[in-house]
Amino acid sequence: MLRSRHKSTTTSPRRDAGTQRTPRNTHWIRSRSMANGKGYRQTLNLPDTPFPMRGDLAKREPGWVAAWQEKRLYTQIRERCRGRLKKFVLHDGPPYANGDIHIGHAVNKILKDIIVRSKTLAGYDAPYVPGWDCHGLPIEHQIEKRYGRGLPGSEVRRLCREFAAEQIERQKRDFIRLGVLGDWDNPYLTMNYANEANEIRALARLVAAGFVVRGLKPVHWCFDCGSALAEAEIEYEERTASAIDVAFPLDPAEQARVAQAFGLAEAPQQPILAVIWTTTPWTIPANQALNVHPEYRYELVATPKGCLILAAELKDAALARYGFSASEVETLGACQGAALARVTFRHPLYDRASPVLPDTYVELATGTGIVHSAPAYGEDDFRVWIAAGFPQEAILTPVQGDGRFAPDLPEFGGLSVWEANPKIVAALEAAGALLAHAPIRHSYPHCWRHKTPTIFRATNQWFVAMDLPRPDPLRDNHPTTLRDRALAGVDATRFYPAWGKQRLHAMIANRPDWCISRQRHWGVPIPFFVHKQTGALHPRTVELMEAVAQRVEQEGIEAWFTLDPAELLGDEARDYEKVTDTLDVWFDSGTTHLHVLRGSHPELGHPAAMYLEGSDQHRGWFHSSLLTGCAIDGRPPYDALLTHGFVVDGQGRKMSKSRGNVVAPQEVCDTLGADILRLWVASTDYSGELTISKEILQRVVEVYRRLRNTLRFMLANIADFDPTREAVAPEALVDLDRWAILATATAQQQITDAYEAMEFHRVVQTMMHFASETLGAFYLDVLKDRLYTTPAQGHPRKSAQTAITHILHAFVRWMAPILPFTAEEVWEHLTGNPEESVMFHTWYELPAIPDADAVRERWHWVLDTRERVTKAIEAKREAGEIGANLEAEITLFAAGARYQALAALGRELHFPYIVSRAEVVEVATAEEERVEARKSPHGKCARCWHYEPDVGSDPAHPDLCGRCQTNLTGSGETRLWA
RNA sequence: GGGUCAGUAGCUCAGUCGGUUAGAGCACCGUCUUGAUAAGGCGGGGGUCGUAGGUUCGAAUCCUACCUGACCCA
Repeated sequence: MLRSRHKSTTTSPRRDAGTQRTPRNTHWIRSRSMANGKGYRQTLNLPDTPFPMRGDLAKREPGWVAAWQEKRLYTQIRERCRGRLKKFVLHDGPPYANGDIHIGHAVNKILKDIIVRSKTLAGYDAPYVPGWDCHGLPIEHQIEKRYGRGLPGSEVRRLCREFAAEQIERQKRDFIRLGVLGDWDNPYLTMNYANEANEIRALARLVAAGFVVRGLKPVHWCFDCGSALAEAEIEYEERTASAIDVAFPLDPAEQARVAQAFGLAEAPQQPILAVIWTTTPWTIPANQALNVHPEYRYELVATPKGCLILAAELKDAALARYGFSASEVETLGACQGAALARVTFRHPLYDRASPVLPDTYVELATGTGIVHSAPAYGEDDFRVWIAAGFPQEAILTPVQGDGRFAPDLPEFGGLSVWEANPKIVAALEAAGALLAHAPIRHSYPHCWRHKTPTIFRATNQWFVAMDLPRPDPLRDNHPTTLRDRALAGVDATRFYPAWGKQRLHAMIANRPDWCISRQRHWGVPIPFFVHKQTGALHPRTVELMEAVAQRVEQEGIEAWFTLDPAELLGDEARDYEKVTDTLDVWFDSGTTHLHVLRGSHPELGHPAAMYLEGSDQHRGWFHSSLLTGCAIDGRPPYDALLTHGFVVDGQGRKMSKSRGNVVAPQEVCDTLGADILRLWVASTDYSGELTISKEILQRVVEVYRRLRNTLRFMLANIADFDPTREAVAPEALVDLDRWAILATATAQQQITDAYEAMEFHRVVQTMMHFASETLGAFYLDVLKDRLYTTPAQGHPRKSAQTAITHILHAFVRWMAPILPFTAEEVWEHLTGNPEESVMFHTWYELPAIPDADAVRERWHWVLDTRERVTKAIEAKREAGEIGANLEAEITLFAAGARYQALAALGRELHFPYIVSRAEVVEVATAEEERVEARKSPHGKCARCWHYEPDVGSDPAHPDLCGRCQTNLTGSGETRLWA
């Protein structure tokens, strides 16, 4: 009597799920009618599953997301991980709370989620608390755009806070949609009062450690804003300016030195003049030095207007500009710029010295090769001045915040710099110092709001000093500089990929002091009181900051701005000025190791195992966190850094609205599904650029389909399998099934290694290869005959189902970090328990296989021979002799170990090659090995489609082979090998 | 202009210490199957390893320059 699979007595929980029977029943009825009365098809154990072939991800994922939130999946995972000995804290770098997420955000969060999930599966306690960066200029700009400028500071702050909160909700929704698991109900926000307070405390720690100093710094300055501008607020536009060549006379006392430098026996009779070229005449009143390149060649040229010093390379163009003909000039001598170091010239308008300070920033693109230096109004000028050892206090700053010269400046006092320009040119001409004057069009920085030209202007700012030795907590308070600590910190950090170390190291080695002050409203205050006369910080600053922090903890940053200094200082208040600067936002996120890891979310812990961000964060968060960590703790707040590249289009171009090549993550989720986007992220080598395009996504969809169908096929073949009662012990498994489990173990090792190394594209490649090659093209293909034709409850089939179940359990975990939605879907079908989650588990422990080496050796030879077999059959197929593989019979001529392995399979040798008959003949040498394929001369069994000599041997079943008779009406066949 | 990095098949990626004819999956073409079927098997075509030099008996691999692109800075 036939045994219907539907009468299976298994007690697996999923057997009770009524919905799962319907498709099988319709299937059964349809196939019966198609069997044309014979009905052999209904005697087969064909695949059957409600797991759909198509994922329909875009439609179904939102439902899964809701279900995860409903059952508080993240919290459940946290509870189950409690007590795990290994902890892995991936500290979230906070995205800026402005604008909807783009593909770069998606890449970042997906990579983090893959890591958190894979670490969880690897047995770590891996919490994940997302965060947002809330203060700062871009949000303040949004508010200015909406409500205009001129709002009171408190109003700006209130609107900014509201705006940031809205942005966070939008971004959060999109992040959750991506399947990212985390504590979304309790994220950290840098604008939470507690965090704001702790940012102030972090600053206090830096003050206490002695790293915070006040100094001048040239910044972009807009006269209309009356404020410093960030680089991001600057636009470059074409502008016409006055280009002037100005002669600086040599200090008479330096005549002999200069003559010697140029190799002259004595100084020439004519005056010696250094000629500079500039497009900003208004900076001339602030001139304090001349810069030359130490290695360039300079010449002393006699002209009708004196002996000019000019760069050799620019000499001809300059002389032509001054209208001198070749016959009028004569080169007297030459020297390198370095030879002129510290030679003093005189200011052309004022009775003041201007020394030569050589530096390599000087270029030969235009001008004279000599740069006039106004330290207050140029970055290089300022840097070279300080580097030469001159004091900041000596820097002249005649230009006021409104763009006018200070009233006490002779001749030009009270004029705006733009009004002064022509007057200064005239004055130079009157002084006989002007050699040339011409308009020039060039690219010049403008304020992005006012569209007016900006200038560089030295202003007082607060800095974190890089090179001041301070007691180091990690070295018995032996003094070290922040730069040295940070460089040592970089060396101690592990980088993925490794080149990040060099990059960060180079940046730290070369960076100037960190300017942490901003003149903005929407930021954490720098709550300092500065003495009105001396400019010194209040002696109790650290203590006062704690008092401010306590107020901010209650009322937010507004507490500082509304604070009456007398409340904290009493009578002293009249001697102190309250600083209204805010902190650079990089300080907010750069101190999360204090105000989040050890503040708002102490369950995370310090230091973090890893920070993971885009490669731009070498300059940003990696950098600022390193500095504050080294200043406070003497070490970085992380053990490892992982960097990913930026997303570019199929041609490798960056994405931009104007190019129209933007791929929005929301759109990918709504059309293809988040699992597809995640699979794209995982399959791309993120260490360089990540390319995305329609075609690339289409390839990813194909990969997904292949994985999904392979899983579906396996699920469909264990529909009636109850592993708790029917699983076959490893030693009793069919040999091929043992091999399959070993092959799975090998793949698992490669996959977990790749996760460990953070190389997710290797995970995808290995999964794909395993699904496509190991399973699809071989194991599962071979298994079909055994699964379909042997008795439903017989050992051969149960052995196969045992192996498939092990494979599924391993596979569903491999894919879970990358394809969480599909993995949970598989998990539910595999376990029948919707309350469960694959994320509650760890990597699957596959059963140990006895005599594994022999199994591997045997199947190595079977597989090695397989390619020869398929080629031999293909040749016959092309010749039109053979159609289906089962029409073929083969003879394998094999030598040595190959012969031994093939012969071991005995009568079952034909199964791995999916032919009707296979025999093996021993030959002496490998050279004699070959494969013969021919069409079987026998009849085809109507049930198993094998061509067998015994088809029809039983008159009761004229269409059946002997094997099928046994399987149908007898005790069923025995399988030991395949 | 400087720092860091990338360029291997139409696409995504391997390629160890320099050593056979540079591999895999997907896509494409052909074919078989119709018991994974909006699937699956088999076979095939497809690469000047970004370009040009150099080192070497031998270079995708090491060196130099250049081109293209990305990030950061000037």
